[in-house]
Amino acid sequence: MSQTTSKRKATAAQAAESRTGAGGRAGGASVHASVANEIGSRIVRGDYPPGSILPNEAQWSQTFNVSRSAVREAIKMLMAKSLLASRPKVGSRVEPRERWNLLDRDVLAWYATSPGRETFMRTVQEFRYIIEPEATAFAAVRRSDEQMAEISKACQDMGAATSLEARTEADTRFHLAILRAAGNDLLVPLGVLIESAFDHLFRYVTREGDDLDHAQKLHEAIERNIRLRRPDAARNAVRRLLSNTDRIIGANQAPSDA
Amino acid sequence: MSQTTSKRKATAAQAAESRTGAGGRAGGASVHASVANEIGSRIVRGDYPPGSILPNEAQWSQTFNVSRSAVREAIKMLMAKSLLASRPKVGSRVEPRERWNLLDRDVLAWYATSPGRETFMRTVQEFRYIIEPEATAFAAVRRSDEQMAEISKACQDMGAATSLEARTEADTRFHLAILRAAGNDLLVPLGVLIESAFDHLFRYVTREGDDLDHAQKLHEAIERNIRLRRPDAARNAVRRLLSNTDRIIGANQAPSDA
DNA sequence: CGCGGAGTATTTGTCAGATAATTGAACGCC
DNA sequence: GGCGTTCAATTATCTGACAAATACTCCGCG
Repeated sequence: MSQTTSKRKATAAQAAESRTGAGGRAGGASVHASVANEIGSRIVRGDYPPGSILPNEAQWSQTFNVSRSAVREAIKMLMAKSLLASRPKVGSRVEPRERWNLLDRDVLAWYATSPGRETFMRTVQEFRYIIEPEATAFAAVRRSDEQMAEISKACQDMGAATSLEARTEADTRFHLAILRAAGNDLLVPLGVLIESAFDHLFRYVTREGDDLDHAQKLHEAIERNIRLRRPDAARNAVRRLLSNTDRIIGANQAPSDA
Repeated sequence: MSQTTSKRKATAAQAAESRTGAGGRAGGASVHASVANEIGSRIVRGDYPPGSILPNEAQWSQTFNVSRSAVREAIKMLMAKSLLASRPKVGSRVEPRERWNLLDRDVLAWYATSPGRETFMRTVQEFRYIIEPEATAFAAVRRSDEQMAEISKACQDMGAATSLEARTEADTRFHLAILRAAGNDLLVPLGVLIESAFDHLFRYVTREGDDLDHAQKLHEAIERNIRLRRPDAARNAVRRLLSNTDRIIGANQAPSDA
């Protein structure tokens, strides 16, 4: 009965098809990883709203043409992220959103590719406004010389970057280095937010040469204030940078898709 | 192996016994969950430092007297939390600390039961100082009436609480309600930090009647400033509360072990 | 008609064993 | 000495079976 696999299952079958079938790219992801990716993506996208019951393991197994073990491992990964909880006889139920671990790399990636990602990115940006000023103030006090060197290097690389990718990469590195230099281990995992924000926002923030110059100056002000160990000035500099970013995003946010 | 038959009968009991370690709670938990607990706990505790290789799946399987599938599901859960990464032939390698998802409920719990939890709790407390003032300021601006009701209710419950447990519960509820009222979805998952802090710190912070009264007044000041929609005053009130908490913890932190 | 309790069916949980895929390392060839 | 090949260890995947938990049904009883 499983012989006639209905391949119309569209996006779902892609992952499975790419391994079993002849056509797809065989590169990279393991089976359980791609299954977890697909299911997690669907949950975050809203295909299965919180409180609803997912198809059972056997059904997923058929849908993706993979063994039940692979499905189970994928589900266990999603359970570890608190996206769902399983119980015998009832199945896997999607957990309420407030239990999801939004700071998880994968969940964040799924959010970033789901509808409503514009709203989510604004949330991320606002969140940066909450943590980055204070974190930078801490960095201005507690940074080591090595950490300062990383920050300065990233800042220089930003200025010297010739491509948009290189500049974004250095920008990310700059902010991550500051988080690390703040000396609070709990801040470091929040770096994934910044990475996500830059990965999915970098198309908006530049193009204009003037904006780019101004942003560079703001970054340099932050670097300088951390270097001179001025926490208050550093905090304010970060605030200026963030509201500048917000302004540019706000101006360019009209085109919903490039 | 003729012992397979006898092992089969003893499986459940022995497994439960072997898993009843420091971090692995055996009561009621499923096998893969308790295995994940035990391994995760050991990793966070430092038994397997970042970069080192864990025993292979077969060895874990023997250690806990569980099937390899159960071990694999446990490992997949730890992979989902970025505590480790597996590759064929090499095994499961512990990821560097900066990749761990410290805001995960389980990871946090493992930290809270590991040596060095004193240090970690100070980190948590400092992190609260970074986010809660700003979050409360947002709450003062954006709260709905329902959210305000939750906050006020929790504040009242704190004052009316007769037991330490009840007071801690209301206290937690108070701070979580504020995070929710701030209107930024990314703040909500940080609530686990507050829960963790209170769960593992409530033994220090009270006892003294004077401190308790003072803390209550500080909480009421926060409630009032959110109610009256005064973000700046609310922010300052939170800072006062946090430094008061720090003061009390600092005074009582002499007994390094309960 | 309401209700409790036994039974049933469904789903996840756990186990065992086999085979494939991956890859670091040793080995031999040129 | 450099380089491709073989080898071995480990995870990855699949299959099939059975156990455990539990929501649901249904039947008997008050």
